[in-house]
Amino acid sequence: MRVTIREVAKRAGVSAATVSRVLNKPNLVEKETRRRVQAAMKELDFKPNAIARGLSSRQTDTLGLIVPAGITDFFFNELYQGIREASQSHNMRVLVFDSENSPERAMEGFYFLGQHQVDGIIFTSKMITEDFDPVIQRLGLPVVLVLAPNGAKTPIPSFDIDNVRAGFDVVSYLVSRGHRRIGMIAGKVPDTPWQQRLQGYESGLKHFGLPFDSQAVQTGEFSFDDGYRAMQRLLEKQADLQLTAVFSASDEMALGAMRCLYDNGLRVPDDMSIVGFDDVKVARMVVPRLTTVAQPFSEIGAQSVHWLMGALGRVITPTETGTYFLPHRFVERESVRTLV
Amino acid sequence: MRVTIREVAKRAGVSAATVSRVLNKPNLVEKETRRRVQAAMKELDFKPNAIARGLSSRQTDTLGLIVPAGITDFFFNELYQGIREASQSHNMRVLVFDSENSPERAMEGFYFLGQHQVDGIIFTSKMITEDFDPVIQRLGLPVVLVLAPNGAKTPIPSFDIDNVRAGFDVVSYLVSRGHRRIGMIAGKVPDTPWQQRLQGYESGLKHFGLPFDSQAVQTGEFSFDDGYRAMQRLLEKQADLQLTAVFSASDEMALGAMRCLYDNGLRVPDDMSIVGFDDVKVARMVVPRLTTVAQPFSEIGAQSVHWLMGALGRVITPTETGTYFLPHRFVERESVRTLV
DNA sequence: TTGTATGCGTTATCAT
DNA sequence: ATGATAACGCATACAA
Repeated sequence: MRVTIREVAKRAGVSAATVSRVLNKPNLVEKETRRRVQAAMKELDFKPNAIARGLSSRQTDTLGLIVPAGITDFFFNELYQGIREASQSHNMRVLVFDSENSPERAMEGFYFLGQHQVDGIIFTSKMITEDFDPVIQRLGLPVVLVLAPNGAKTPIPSFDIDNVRAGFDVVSYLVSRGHRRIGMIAGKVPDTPWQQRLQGYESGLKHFGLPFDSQAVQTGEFSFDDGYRAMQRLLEKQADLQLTAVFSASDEMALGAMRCLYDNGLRVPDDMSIVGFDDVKVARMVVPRLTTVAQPFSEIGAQSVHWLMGALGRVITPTETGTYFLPHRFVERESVRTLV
Repeated sequence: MRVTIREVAKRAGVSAATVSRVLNKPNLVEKETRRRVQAAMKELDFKPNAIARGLSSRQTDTLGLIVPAGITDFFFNELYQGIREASQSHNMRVLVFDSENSPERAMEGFYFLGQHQVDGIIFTSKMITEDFDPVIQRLGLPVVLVLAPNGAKTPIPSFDIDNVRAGFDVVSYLVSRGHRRIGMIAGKVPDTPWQQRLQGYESGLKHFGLPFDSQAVQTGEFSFDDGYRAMQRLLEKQADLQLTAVFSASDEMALGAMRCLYDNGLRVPDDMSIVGFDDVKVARMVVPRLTTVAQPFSEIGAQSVHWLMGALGRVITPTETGTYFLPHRFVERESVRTLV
């Protein structure tokens, strides 16, 4: 059917092993022989079978990526791009598995990727719990966490930003612009980045001597609609709250909040300032452009892939576990008003 | 290392072949034997090696997907999701290849996916030319085109919407809302969906007895910034043009156009009506919500995958080549004003 | 430097 | 219904 290594060998008058060598360790074969083999490959339009190669060498040059719910999701999108590029620069493929926001599916993901003999796994989802320990152990593959804290006992490196710090920074910025009544749209689930940002928000208030009002914090899951509803609730208490700014734990929720304000006849930033989080692609496309915190997606992608390559011994790197904090960046645009 | 079919066989007191059978053709093996084997598999936590399986059976249950430039791109995103879901429902994996907008890379894509022994290929990019013929022929794999016309000579089915018709529909809608001076932001490259939409726009004008003014058509590639600039050019000629509505060949460009209007102190839809194309996720998140043409992404994904499954003989379907037109849908939102 | 032989984990063919 | 045995296409230890 398709041309194999053997036919190339015959054509070049050498053994299959030699052909394999010019493919993998070209310098082990004499110049002239190599040339002949390469010529034969070209003539026959030979393309090595990646599957056979994977079976034989037990390495597929493929990284598995477990995402929580569709790389279509606003933000995993950007992250995926970062990981893809980093992988490509290391000559690696990436195989995506969508856990559909279910821990069980996420677990299946490990099995699935294991079956497909990926060389390493990047897990990026809201949470990884102790339940995953046995699965990961048995797999025996290097795993890194991305944008998620390690809730398992297995020591796994984690690449993330300092969410607490980021939350603090947002408050700090807002205060520097004269805001003193600041609300927040956070996430429900404990132990998530959203909660950490909330934590940073609280410590920010404290640091600047501002009162914390639990009414001023509304939660949502992540979506546009959640953001809308959270803002709606904030608005209902606005008589007491007197908010001048709201910090949303995600850009998508921020967009929902902005829409809600619009529907209530309020203008951003004139009547209410908004700060988002993520710096997704559309953040700069909306009116007003969204002031937000940029996550270093490509940097995170690069680092996590690089760590994996280190663990696989394909690159020299210290492969320590623990959390690697990468710097976030505050992006000032148009959605925050400076108060007198 | 990892547990293989042989160890399961030993444990169950049968041959490896039998284990393979309960995996693939369970009804060919006696109930009791099957039970024993399954028990053994469970006890040993056996997971079949997909790579070995692929090598032996010459089918990987994987579909290759060639995208033009990052599924991060606004719109391929939605399409990818459609294809992913359809694939999943057929128990297929999908391997993505990013051609980075280069025909050469796209060609490499076929080789790459071939090397990885995918069972079929979905090509979705701006263009497929005659240059691809030999490559596709040699691969010997079923290929379908998605959202792209077939410019090659090899008969390949294509799943698309009727872009000409869609362009016509937009004009028709605008006219029904009282607009008579309608501009367009189209695509540069000939033989693309963008050009077809332009064609529909022209025939729409003609049909309703409206004059066509080449000044009223500005081109861009696809991006937000392109849309912005195109609108800028339109505005410069607005004294002559007197446009009341602009049809953009993509939502992303429409967003750029809206921003441009905003920067020029114009309001949508009060001062200018805008219609986009694609119905990307953010179309309903911006202010005003974007009126647009929805492409049936999941339907397209489903159909193209289903065709492939037919070609692979895994499902009974007539596998004819030619273009399959799927219905687009006009989505009326807030960006078009009704004129008196 | 090159060739021979064997293995990777599974499926498929042919017996029994 | 089940078992031996030979592929699948390539990589690699070992020998030469």
